[in-house]
Amino acid sequence: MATYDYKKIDKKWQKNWIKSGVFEPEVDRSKKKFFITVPIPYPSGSMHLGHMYTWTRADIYARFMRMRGYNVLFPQGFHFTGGPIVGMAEKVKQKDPKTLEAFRIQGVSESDLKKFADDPRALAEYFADGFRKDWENIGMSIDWRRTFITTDLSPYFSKFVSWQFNKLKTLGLITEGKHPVVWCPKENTPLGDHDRSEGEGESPEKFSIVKFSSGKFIFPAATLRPETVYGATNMWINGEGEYCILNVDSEKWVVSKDSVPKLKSQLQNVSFEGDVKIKDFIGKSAKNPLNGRELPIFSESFIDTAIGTGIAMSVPMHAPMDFYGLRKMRDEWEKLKPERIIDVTGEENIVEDAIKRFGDSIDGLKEATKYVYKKEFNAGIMRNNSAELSGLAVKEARDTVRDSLEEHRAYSEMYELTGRVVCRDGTPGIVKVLEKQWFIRYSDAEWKTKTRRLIERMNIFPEDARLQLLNTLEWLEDKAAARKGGLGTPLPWDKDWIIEPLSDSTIYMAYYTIANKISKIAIEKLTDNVFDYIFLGRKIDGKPDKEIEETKKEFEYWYPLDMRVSAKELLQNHFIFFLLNHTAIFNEENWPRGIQINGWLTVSGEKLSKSKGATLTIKRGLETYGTDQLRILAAAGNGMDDVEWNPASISAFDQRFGLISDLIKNFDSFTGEKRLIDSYILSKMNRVIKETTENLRCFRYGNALSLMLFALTNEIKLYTDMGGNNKETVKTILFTFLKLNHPVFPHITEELNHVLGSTDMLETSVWPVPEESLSNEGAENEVEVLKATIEDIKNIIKIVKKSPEKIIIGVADSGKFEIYNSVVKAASSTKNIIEIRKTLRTNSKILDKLLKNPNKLPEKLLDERLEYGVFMEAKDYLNKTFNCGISIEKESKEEKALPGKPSIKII
RNA sequence: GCAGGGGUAGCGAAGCGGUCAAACGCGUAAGGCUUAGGACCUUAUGGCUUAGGCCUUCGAGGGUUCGAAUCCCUCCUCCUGCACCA
Repeated sequence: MATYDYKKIDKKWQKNWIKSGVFEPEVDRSKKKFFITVPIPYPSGSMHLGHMYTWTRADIYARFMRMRGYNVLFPQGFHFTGGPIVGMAEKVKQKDPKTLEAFRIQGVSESDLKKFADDPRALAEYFADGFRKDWENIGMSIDWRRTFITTDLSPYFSKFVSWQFNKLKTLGLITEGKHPVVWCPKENTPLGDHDRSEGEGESPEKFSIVKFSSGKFIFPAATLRPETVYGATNMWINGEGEYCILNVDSEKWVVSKDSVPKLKSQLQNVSFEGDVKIKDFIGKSAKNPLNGRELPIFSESFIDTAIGTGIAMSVPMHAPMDFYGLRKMRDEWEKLKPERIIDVTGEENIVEDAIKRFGDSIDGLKEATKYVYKKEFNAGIMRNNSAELSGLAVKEARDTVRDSLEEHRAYSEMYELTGRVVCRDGTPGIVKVLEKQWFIRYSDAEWKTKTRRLIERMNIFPEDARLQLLNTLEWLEDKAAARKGGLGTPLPWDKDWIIEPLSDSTIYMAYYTIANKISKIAIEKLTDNVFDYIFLGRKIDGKPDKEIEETKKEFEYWYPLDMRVSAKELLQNHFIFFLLNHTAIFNEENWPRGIQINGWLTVSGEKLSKSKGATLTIKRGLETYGTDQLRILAAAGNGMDDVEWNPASISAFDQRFGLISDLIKNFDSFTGEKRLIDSYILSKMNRVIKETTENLRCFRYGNALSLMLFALTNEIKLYTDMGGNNKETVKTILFTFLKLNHPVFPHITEELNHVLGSTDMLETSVWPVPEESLSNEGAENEVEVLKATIEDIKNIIKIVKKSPEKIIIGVADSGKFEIYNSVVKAASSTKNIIEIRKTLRTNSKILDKLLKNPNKLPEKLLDERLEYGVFMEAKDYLNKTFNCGISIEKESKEEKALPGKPSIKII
């Protein structure tokens, strides 16, 4: 497009903005401030259009707020914390071909690769640098003076994080404990989803262990349903399997050999004692710890020695496999007399019915088991034969029985994976219980309540996200906050541990406010007490230095954070931690005020990830398109919807801006007077301003775009088509158009504004305000009538299949308008035709027509004089459109004309 | 499994109790313009209909209502998160 030589225009205005200093705001108490951030990026690769999507959404808002008179701060740092950067550098060192290839695609030179191999920091810095360059090339309105990196590579930031953790600890929100993780026994590391070649999404699942004693031995039955213990009739082992004796806390446990590595990694004080011939136990018995019942031990082939302990308790009336197994042993069944202990309304023989339904193959029994478990867990009530559990819902009974078993010292726990997990190196994963882990106590009820209060009052866009945050808070548990490897800040009281990335990135937004001042404070002076003074307004020891006072001023002006913008995948992790940490640490007036959650930029329906995005980098994008052309994508989405990368939609940009620049080119040719159509378009414009502003305010960019870009240009076109020709009107419309579109398309609008003769930049101009005096509903309604009439004429011509010689349009007379408008008024309160008739108390053919269909009652007030005027004004336009004579009459003879629906006669 | 959000024309989507055959955009087709292509302009894009009309649709099935894409229930299906991972 000739009008958008983006290579030139982008650079030109980026320079001008920087020169003006608008991106580097200073503390100014006379101006309202607005502080907006996007989560800190992890620089392990090049930034792609997906990143641009989210950042652009924030940038649009920053520019929008700037024009609305706010002092806007939009800073950006880099997150070096975590494992992957180190891991990738290690892979470069080992010359892993896949990693090298990926970097080369992104344009990394051989000499840089060498640096990466020597120092992970070089890798992070390389990409952080690239990120910043990309962002400068697309004119992001970021204050780069406040950039920083995390981890102890940045001592000031590290001090800040140490302060945060000391604070949490003082508040009693840090605890030490154990934690189950999926583990690779070969590499001796936790197996995250990305480290797995199989079993993504599988997690540890807690099994209860009920200890049944048999002489000097313990038979530890692993079960997901400890509440069924009162219904147990017997024990199962697999007579063909290998078993052994394990010494657990001085008890002799009989367990399958398969379970030994698991139990060793999960329980304390476990040692191997020796093999055992399991067959010897068949026919013996073990004692139910709660009711003392002796349960016979049977062998059953479906007992899988690889699951749990290889020992199971049998509850035939509530477990299809147990039912099936014991039913085969007729005599035993009679002797043991299994009883139901759980009631589910409408289910008399739930297990038997389930087996009938799913079949008695292994798979069928498994399906039946799933069905019964789910049904009974959600709807089951314990019957009165379950001692202290009687009458409880199954959900409650599960916790109660654990307590009872604990009391009888008959309870333990183990974890089992929910499915098979295999490490990238081929080793099957196991569950390991990590001891002495440091946790942040996100489960704390009081803390949650406080945070809930915040979520309830915050500005959240879209609104759906609020409920999701509240629900996440409900189930949130303690989070392990430190680990042994990777980059980061050491835990201040236990330096062996590094604070983990999701935990050191919860309140750093506060650090932006002071990032450009804090380095002036001598690092040794930066104590927790100083941070308390700066961030919390606490008393400081001695008289604070000037540097400290200045730092404090920055924080006090810019905080709290007004808006945080991010994609939806961070909603249930980062965002919730961010909110919790703020409510714990900061004074209430400094809690965050707003968040925006967006969807993703997708390619053929798939999210752009670092690997998939390699070909859609910002750099590549800019080879073909201008910044503003790419920015239209960021404006395409509303709420959490994903937006598909579709270069074709960029043509819409070209088309609309082409139209506007043509208009500017022909600006001098507008010489006419103001007419009805002028009132119409100014009224429409007024409406567009109002609605666009509201949509932008709520991050509904898609809606804003369809108004300010599409609807407005359509109206402009209608205006000129209809012979609109007034310079003042056109000028007003053009400037409004450019201002409204500036936040989304800053470069091109700035250029066109310049071409139009403005000497001021849009970036520093004032956002348009709707003027009530311009709104003219009558004119809008009547132009709608005109449009509808044109449609009708076309329709008729199509049906008649002849080109008209003359078209006579008859506008209804004033009497009809009176009746019509009284119907409109009446219909605004009821849709009931009989009611409307009653209130009108007149009779006429017109009324009969208007009240024919309750779904098609008239709603808009109309004006006879305006209607006639609009049609008279449009005569030339109609003449051109239909290429025939046009006659506008008041009231046709046939009396067919209705207000808002003139009669049409085609000759 | 738990929590949340979706399923509307060829596609992206708007509508969230009554002017919905469905805005807006993309795509497609025909015509115009052009040496040609692109861009641009016009028109069409569920079906029927020789006068502005009618009929049928909103994942599937049921219900509430004078009236449902919109509210309720059941089912199918897709997306997101579920933590030591950034």
